[in-house]
Amino acid sequence: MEGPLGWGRQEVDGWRKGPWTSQEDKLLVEHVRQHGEGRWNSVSKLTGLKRSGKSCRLRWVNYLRPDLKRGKITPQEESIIVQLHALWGNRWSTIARSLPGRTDNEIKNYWRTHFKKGKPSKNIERARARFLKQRQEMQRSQKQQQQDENEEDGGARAGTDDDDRGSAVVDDACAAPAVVAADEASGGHRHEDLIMQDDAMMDFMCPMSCALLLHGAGVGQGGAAGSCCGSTASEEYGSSEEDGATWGSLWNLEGVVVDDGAGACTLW
DNA sequence: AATGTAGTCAACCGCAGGCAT
DNA sequence: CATGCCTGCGGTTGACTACAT
Repeated sequence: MEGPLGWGRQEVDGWRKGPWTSQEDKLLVEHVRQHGEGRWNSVSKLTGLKRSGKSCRLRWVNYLRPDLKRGKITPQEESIIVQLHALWGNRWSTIARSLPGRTDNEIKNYWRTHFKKGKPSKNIERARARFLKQRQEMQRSQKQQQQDENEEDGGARAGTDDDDRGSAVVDDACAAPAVVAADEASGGHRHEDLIMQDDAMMDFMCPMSCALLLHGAGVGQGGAAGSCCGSTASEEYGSSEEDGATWGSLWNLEGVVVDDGAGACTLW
């Protein structure tokens, strides 16, 4: 903001700034290949790169990661972005987790250029309105369903949850993934009720949802992970150890939005 | 063909949270 | 328990490119 940055040839406090050269990229890629992600501050020591850890991380995450999907945001992705933004606001990294191969920076930029200037396209407006409406209806019907169940079994708990995990507060939105997981295990696709009916969207989101569901159902570790609906969830997203946390937090966040219950929703 | 404008992308900064000491 | 360091996130900026005039 203050002072010209003069990108491209600056060195501040011994750190290079500005655009990365291909040689720097190479060094960073090689480093990550050998040591994995993380410990960004040690990159400069180990590789001789004159880049701060922060800069290295950013470069890797936003540009060098092999699983990045280059190219334009598709209409499907756009819809997802809009809908997730309706849910979560400017939580770009959270939104990005739902879009394999896209970075928070990318999504942020996209949002800024497309929607920030008060010129949301009609498609976007419609998608957003439809989504919010469906969401309301879904909540209503689930509440209804829950009431019915309560009346039926008089307190018998659904599912096989042998742990308590403080889930007495399972609210509507939080209950949804559990329902889905159970259903998915038997080959069903109930999550379309959960999210939206837009076919194109479903085609797109299905692999992700399935990865989530398989994980949630505890069958994701073996070869079964990520193949249903005729498509395959990417390995990067199906096998990493933080997967559970990632997808789990996704749903938890949804719970937060719905009832302001602040993460009281622990499903697995 | 030259110039202006808008859009896109890559990179920076500051801040906050988590973790180790 | 307090402190410092590291990492990740969101906001912002500036360069580059594409398109319109």
